[in-house]
Formats: sequence, structure tokens, C-alpha cells
Amino acid sequence: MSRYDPSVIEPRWQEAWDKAGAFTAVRDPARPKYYVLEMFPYPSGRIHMGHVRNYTMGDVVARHKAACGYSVLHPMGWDAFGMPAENAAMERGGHPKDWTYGNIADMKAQMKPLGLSIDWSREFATCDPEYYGQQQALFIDMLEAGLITRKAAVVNWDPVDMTVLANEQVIDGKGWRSGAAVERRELVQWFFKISDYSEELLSALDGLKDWPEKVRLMQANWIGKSRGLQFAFDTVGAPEGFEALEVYTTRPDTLMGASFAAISPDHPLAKVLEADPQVAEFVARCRKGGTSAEEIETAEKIGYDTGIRVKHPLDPTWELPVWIANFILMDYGTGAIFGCPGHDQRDFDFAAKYGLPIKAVFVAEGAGDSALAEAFAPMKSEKVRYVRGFAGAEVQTGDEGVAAAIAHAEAKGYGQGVTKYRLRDWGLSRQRYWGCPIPVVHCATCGVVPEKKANLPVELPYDVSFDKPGNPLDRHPTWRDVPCPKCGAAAKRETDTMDTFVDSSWYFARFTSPRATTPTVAADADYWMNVDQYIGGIEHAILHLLYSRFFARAMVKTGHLPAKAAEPFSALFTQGMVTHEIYRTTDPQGRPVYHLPEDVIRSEGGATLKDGRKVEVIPSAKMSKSKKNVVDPMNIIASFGADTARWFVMSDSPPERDVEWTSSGAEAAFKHLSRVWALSARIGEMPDDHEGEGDADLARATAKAIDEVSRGIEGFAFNKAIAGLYAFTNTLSRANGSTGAMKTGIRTLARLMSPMTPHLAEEIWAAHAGEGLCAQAAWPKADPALLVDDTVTLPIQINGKRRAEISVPKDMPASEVEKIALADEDVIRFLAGQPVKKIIVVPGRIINVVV
RNA sequence: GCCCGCGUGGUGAAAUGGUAGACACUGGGGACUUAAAAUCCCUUGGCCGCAAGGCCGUGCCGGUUCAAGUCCGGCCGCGGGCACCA
Repeated sequence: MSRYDPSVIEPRWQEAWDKAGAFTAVRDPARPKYYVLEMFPYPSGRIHMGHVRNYTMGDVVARHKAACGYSVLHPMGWDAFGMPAENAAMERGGHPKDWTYGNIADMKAQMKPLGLSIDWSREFATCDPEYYGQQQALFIDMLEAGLITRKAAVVNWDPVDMTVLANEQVIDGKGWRSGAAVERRELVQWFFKISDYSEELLSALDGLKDWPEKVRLMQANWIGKSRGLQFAFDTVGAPEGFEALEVYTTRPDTLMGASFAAISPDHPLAKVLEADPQVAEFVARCRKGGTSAEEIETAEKIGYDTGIRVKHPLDPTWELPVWIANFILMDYGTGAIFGCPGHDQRDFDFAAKYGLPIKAVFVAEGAGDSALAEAFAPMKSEKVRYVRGFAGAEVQTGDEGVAAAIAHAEAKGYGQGVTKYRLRDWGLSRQRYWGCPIPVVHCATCGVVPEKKANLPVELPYDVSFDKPGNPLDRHPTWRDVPCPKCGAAAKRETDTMDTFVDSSWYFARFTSPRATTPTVAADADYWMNVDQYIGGIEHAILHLLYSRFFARAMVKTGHLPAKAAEPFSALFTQGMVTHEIYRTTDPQGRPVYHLPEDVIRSEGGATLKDGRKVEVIPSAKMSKSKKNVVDPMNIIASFGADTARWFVMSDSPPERDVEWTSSGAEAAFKHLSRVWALSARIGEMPDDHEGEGDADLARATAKAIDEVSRGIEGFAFNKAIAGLYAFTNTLSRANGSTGAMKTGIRTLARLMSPMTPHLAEEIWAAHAGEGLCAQAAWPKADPALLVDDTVTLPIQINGKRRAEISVPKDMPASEVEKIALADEDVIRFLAGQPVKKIIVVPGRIINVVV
């Protein structure tokens, strides 16, 4: 008997599939279609275990659906623009384009041996001019449809390198290269008007039944719909034009607890006050640090008393001071608030720091003894007492209290109920080279002019240098100087490029007609859209998926997608991440340096580098290029083959859960596949006339395996499907059935394993006279009659503790079961003559005797 | 800081509110072998017990229920996202 040798088997079958065109997606109106897509990779150059897990999952689904008779589209491409290519150019020289295409070639060479059922004829990279040219066409259509606008936005500014930084490049408030303190600076940029779709993107979440609940919840919170009160304070001592100060609050029920008003450092009033050098200095202090929400909200709260006062809307004699505060965001509401330290933690922290009054409006029952509460008159309520309130208003809490307060304001005429969304417009401008050029020209006379579609793609120039920080397009000698497309006068091309999220917001649509000279083709988009199953990491739960939902709507509006594709992903599965320990040392400047697992020697007590230096081990976290905690699946494939790698990543851990990568399981997976190989060979050597015994049991086990594996795959419980395959393999290898029954068993096993281990499955299929390619054979069906056992074993509990069990025919009436249970000798022993109060019989499940 | 999730043996895990630990990994014991590897068999949550068997056990504290890993309330710990990482 020959040894299981994947290095011989796997290339053979990959060639056979190629030859048969087994995975070429065909638009076949006679068959139902199925579009399965895994989030496409960034071409870092190396695939890692997260990729293997992601693509194997998609491949299992694709192969299973194909076997079930669907016309399957399972494409692959490259999310190829982005900062790492520019960083590589800066660090190692070379060109981002060469680096990227080199990486694509390397990664594709690593993916091919995995034996994925991908239609490679549809492959593209987002940095292909044929792709981004169509993206530029979409941009122009969206601009004309009013979906794009220009406005000022804050960016991270590195004052030494004189360049814009990504949040990732801001470390502890400092630029990653220069080390200079980062500032927030305003820049005029392009925006997609995604906020126009806030309500629709929110309400349509309800229809996404096959999305994980948590992703819908995260998106809903991100969109952040709130109902609140907008009203104007009358000001005292404010500059001209600021006689009123508009504020928005989601807690108008706490209006009587107001102790100050505060405005954002970016508020128009603050800008006027900046004429005062003291204010200017304070505002400059507020601008220190990066733009990320985390940084802004965890920064120490600082404030500046402007000396301006506002009158409380319910009592004109009651004046509140107006502060400028760094924690007020201009992006949300009106950029101005009233502070109620009694009911808001941030306001409380601020008031405590600056000695502002803290007033409670609601006081919990039982807390009434505090000096604070006693100062006010008690009010009626179950849970709270209203201390200071609106004249004549009933005391209410929560949403009802907010609604009552809004109604009160509207009746009295000092404010209106307003619905706001936290969702901001999507800023797409990036001051970087390696992205899709924004196809517009700035003309002194015509203003902003879109490029003519005939001139697309606006291609990136190759002759650029990365020896200076900043965007090389900005200083390119000729690329930016072009005639105005409208008047022909000398004009300048936009040098900002698009956010890479734009590239990934429509690639799924492009896969339906990847070579077309328009972004999409109606017949193809109509047939293939929507994506029936989208698979990717939970880290994309908000941004990528929300942007894609917006883009699909924009493409419907501009005629590039059918209306049904407004929600582009019918079903979503978010796989868990593959995690790994992180290995860190520090450089002489005290900055962290990370090390690849393959460069680290891990031992019982700790870890060292090969040169003996000690390495700090940080607990397992998401595999990321920046932390270098990535493992190379190529080593596993080289030693054990792709089927082992695929089997290993699909077994054990449920796919939605994070899994820590360990090397121990790989060998075990290989051993198991070798056992299956040996089993297949043994059955192949059985004499044709062997009669054996237990064929009926074997048929039952086969049916059970088909059922378990099918349900496992359909329910995204691949680990359970594999558990079923282990059980069936064990049964089959211990069985002594007739030759015919054994062959049926091993053929079924091959068919059931084929989504996970397609090469081994083909080999076994061929050895046991399966017709054609296993990859193109129909999925087996379980005989339902064989799935039900005639007798069931029922546990008997006494007061909820399991004490005995009985075996009864599966359809025995409950009254009979009860009698048998009470006659059981273990039950009699445990009851010890106590009278039975109650007996619960759950048919086919359990019996509980209560005494 | 805000939003979301997760927590079960030595390990990965399983369990429509109904026998907790299926299926594996590791460990232990055995068979085969001159020996080792490979392979096969048994065993493997903890404690008590010669055994039969018993008690305890799903991060912690409480609650609902005939019955809770599962439902509810409160904590603790860990992880993901936070709009210019992809």
C-alpha cells in the first residue's frame, strides 16, 4: 500500500480541475446562482493563517453549493492601494507599483497550492488602471448625482514633516517618523454624502436577517440616531452675530440641572474670540494631539471661561457661564452644549475640575438623605424624585422624560424636537500617492471641473520619488499641470487620491463583469448580484460594510446596479480572528520593535531571539503586520499538504470565534488524513464477494454522517461537520460490512470530505469508481428513514439530578414511560418511599420526578 | 472615554431551557518490535471510595424554573471597533 503523499496528489488534481474548467463561473439562466465572496486581501506579500481560514471557509461553501447544483461565482482579487506600499518605497527604495505587483504574484503563488475553487479568470487588483479608471467614472457620476461634496475637515498634521498623518501614524500624540507633537488642522477635502442616507442605512438593517445580530447592532450604534431638543440660549456679552447660542441635547429632561454652557474649540464663536491671544493660546492647546475619537475622549478635559453668559430658557434671571471645552465636538449636534454635571459623567468631571456647581435633577429613592437632595423639594415617582422641574410637567424618566421635555419646550416655544445622527460624511481625500486619483481639475475660471470620461483613467505617473515626506503627486513636474477640460486654459489636477475604502466598496460588483469598459454590465449584475454569502473578519463590521452598503445605493442611483442590489450582501458571516502571541523588544530610543514568531525561540519560561536577546511575550492578539505576530502557512503546506492545512483550520474552533494558532494540531490532522487514506486502500483491496455483517448499521451511520456534515456546512458550524466526519471515519474503519456497503461508505466519506479536503477526496473518489470529478459530483442525500432510531434512552432525574436511565420505544406514550420510570429499581432506591409530588415527561428527552 | 463581543477539563471545544464535556489534541497505561519510529487498543474534569457508588463542577454573586452553561439583574477578567491601518 502506498503512503499518503499530498505533494504528489495535490498538483495532479489542481491540474485536472483547471483542465476541466471546473470553477469557471458561467451565467446559466437555467440554474440558480450562488455568489460566495471572501473579503479580498491586501497584498502584503505573504499569506497568513487568517487568510487560509477565510478562504477555506468560502471554499467549503462554494464547493458545497456547486455540489448542490448551483452555478457558483467564487472570485478573488487584490485590495492593492494603501500606505504600506509607500512605506516600503520610503524604507527600502523601489516603487509602490513594483512592490505591490510583486507581492500579488508572491501571494497568488502561495494561494494556488491551497486548491481553492476560485475562478481566477476574473482576478483584478484595485491598482489596475482598468479598475480604478472605472472607479473614477463612478466618482464623476456620483458627483453629478449630488452624492459628493467638498468641505473642510480636520486631519492629523505633522508640523515637522509638513504632512498629513493617518491615525495609525500617530503614536502617543506624536508623528511616527518625526516624533513631533501632532496637531489637528483643517483642510478642504472631498466627501461622500453618506449622512444623507443615515435613516435608510439604519432602517434597512432590519431586513438583513442573515447578518449577525451584533454587526447590525454595531452599525445601528455607529449611525447613532438620537432624538433630542435643539434650542437657543440668549447670550449676554457675546460678540455681534452671537446674540443666540444654539445647543442640542439628548437629555432635555435634565435642563434644570444646567450649570454651564460649553462650545467646541472649532465653534464659530470660538473662532471670533480667538482675536484674544489668551483664547488663541487655549484653542491651540486644544488642537494638540491627533484626531482619533479615542485620543480626544481620553484626553484630559480642559476648559476656558469666555466671560460670556447665557440666560436659562426657563428662567431669564438665571445665567450660566460659557466655556470653551476640548471635549465638545464640532461634528456632532451644533458644537455647543449645556452642561449638566448631575447627570453626565463628562460634565461632572469638567465641573469638578473647574469648581462649577453640580445640581441633581433626579435623585434615586433612598438617596434622599444626602445634603444635596435635601436642598430640593421631593417629587413623586417610583424610582426618582423630581427635584427641580418644568412648571406643571409630570415627572417621567428615560425616553418618556425626554419626550415630555421636548413637548414642554415646543409648547412654550423655546425649542424644537430634532432627530440627529452621529454618522458623519465620509471623507475620501488622502494626501498620498498610492491611491486612485480623484478625477477632477481645478481651474481658475471654471472652478472644480470633472475630467472627461473619454480621458479616463487618470493614471498615476510612474516617475515619482519618495525621498521627501508628503505626496509626490504634489511636486510632480508635469502630471498636475493640465488644461481645463471645460475651457482649455491652464489648470491643475487634483493631487489628492481616494481613501482605499472606496476601492473595496464596489469590487464585489466589478467581479460580475471584471473586464467591461463600464463599471458594470446590466445582464451580469442582474444575474450574479447580490453576494449570497459574504465572509470576512469582524474587524470590518462597521466601516467597510457600511461604506459598501452606501456605495451600492449610490450605484443603484447612478444606474450601475439593479435596485435589488441596494443591499449588496444578502448573508454575512464574520469569522473570528486568528490570534497569536506578540514578541516585543525595544530599540535604544525606547520604541517598541516587534519580531516574527519564526525569529523567536519560545521556551517554557519565556522567549529569546536567535542571538539570545530576551523577548517580551505579550498575550495573544489579532494577527497584524504591524505587530508581526503572523505565522507562515507555507511551512505547513510544505510539510503536510494543503488538505491538512485546510482540515486543520476548519476543525476544532467554531468559525466565528477567535482561534489562537498553535502548531500541535497540524500533525494530528495529517495523521487523520493518512488514516482515511489507509482505510480507502484497505477497502480497495477487499474481495468483491466479501459478505460481512452489520450493513444496516453502516447504512444508518452513513445517513447520519450525511445529515451531520450537511447541517454543519449549511449552518457555518464546520467544526461540527468535521466532528461528524471523525465519528463516521471511526465507524467505517471498525465496520466489517459487505464489500458493496464498505465502498458506498468510503465514496460517501470522500464526497462529504471534499469541501474541506478536495484533493484527497478526488483521489479516493477515483480509486472507488466515482464518476467524473468528485468536485463536480452531486452532494449525497440522507434517507430520512435511517436517521431515526427505534428506541431512545431517557435519563431520569429526581429533583433535577440525574439518577437513572431507561430505554424505551421512541413513540411510547408519556403515561407508559412514566410507569416504567417509577418502576425502575434505581428510582425506587432513590425515592426511598417518599411520595411523588409531580412527574414531568418530555417525550424523547428526559423524565424529572419531583418529590 | 464610547459602542460591541467573549469567558465550559491540561488544551481546542460540544450541548432546540432537558444526561455537561460529543469530536479531537495532550498526558498516562498496554499491544506489536531486538530497539525506536509508525500503527493499534485502553484510559484521561476534580475530590472521596477496594468496589458498588457518592459529592462537587460551565469566571464571580444573586434571581426565575420541575430543570440553567443556556433566561434575567449586578460584578470581574479578556478581546474587537472608534471614522486617515487594511
